[in-house]
Amino acid sequence: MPKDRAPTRIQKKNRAAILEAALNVFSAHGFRGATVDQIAAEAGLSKPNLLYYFPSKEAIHTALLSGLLDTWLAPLHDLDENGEPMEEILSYIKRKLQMSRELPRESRLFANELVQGAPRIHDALSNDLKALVDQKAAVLTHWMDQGKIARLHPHHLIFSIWALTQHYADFDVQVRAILGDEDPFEGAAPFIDTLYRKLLTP
Amino acid sequence: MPKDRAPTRIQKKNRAAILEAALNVFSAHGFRGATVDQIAAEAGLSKPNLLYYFPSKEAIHTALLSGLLDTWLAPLHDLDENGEPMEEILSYIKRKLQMSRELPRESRLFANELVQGAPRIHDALSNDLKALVDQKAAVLTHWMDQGKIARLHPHHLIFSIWALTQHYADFDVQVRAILGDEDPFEGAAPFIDTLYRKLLTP
DNA sequence: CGTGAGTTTGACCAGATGGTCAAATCAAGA
DNA sequence: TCTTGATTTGACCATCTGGTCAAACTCACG
Repeated sequence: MPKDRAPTRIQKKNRAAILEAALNVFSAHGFRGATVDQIAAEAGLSKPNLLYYFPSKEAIHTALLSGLLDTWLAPLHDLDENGEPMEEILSYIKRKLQMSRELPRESRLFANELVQGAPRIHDALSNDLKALVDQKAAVLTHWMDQGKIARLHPHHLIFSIWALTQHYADFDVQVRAILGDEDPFEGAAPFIDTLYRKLLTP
Repeated sequence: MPKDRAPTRIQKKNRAAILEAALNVFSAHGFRGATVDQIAAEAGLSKPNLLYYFPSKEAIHTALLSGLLDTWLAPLHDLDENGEPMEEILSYIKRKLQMSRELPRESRLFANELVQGAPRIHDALSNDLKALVDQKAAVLTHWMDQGKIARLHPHHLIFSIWALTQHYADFDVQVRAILGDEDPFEGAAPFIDTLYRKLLTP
């Protein structure tokens, strides 16, 4: 294990390669289904070499998840209470859908973890995530009080956005199996936009 | 392996116990994360005894999935083109949400499989499922042509219903971590109902 | 160019896991 | 009750997998 000095050029390169490979493998097979050998091979390292940079499989997984959680929640974090309500929400939705298109591995990484009861990130959910969602729910409620958007259960409104947008990344195979050649996001973007315009108009 | 005569009393009982246990274990840990020992223990059998009824872990999983696929798709199958459009759709949604509440294990079983690329049911998706969805999409389009419901992309309308309802089963931990004591379905049912009333009204 | 820290690897280990098998036990009909 | 097929099990095996370790190699820098 490298000392805790400033990371060398090689350390930076290899750590990045490992996390990139781990994202591929964990998102495609889940924690249990992923093997250290697989990750090492995909990162272009031998298994002992990989374990020189991370002490265990679990450590790689944890590093990945906590490193990506901020990225994942950034769009919600950026929802601005001083912005124009309908515009803010629609642009949040647009960003979330874009993330499903551009970062499907990240989406599936979290989906894998959540579907199996989130054994490794349960704390982050009930603390950080809950706090963020509660705060943004308050913003939504405020907008509803002002009559700027229709009155709805704010938490379920957020859940609905997550469900609708992440569905296209998490269940990509199913969506594509049904749509055939048609690009999923081509149709999804206007559909979801229309849906929330109708739903949120007071 | 039992001969292919009529199943004995014991065979019926044990097969059922195995599938029930397998549903628990596979839905909670995914295919790779589940172990035969775990399933056997939960079914009250020894591992060799379990393998007397099913030739392999894979065979149990396949039997489960194909046995449950019909159950899972029954609500969509029952969508009646001769019924009153808005009523039919809202009752389909209600049934789907009820299934998320009452059969969360089944939902997560499929979610686990789909999120990992559906390696074991890809054929069923592109054949049976696609056919069913295309057929029902045609029904929806017909209703739109008649002006009975708002014009929308029928496939994405169906996806949205799946996403919104199954979210509550698949990502149960996350939903509960955020809602705290509040019953998820208590709020979800009216929210989703309102959403589709607004969306579908022409 | 020498040296010490940083990096890489082949060989290895222990435990978990899917699966087999022959022998033992049980159940039900004649 | 006796027989025969159904059921159950303990012991066992091969493979996979996460992880270790000492030795070898490479790199940066004085």
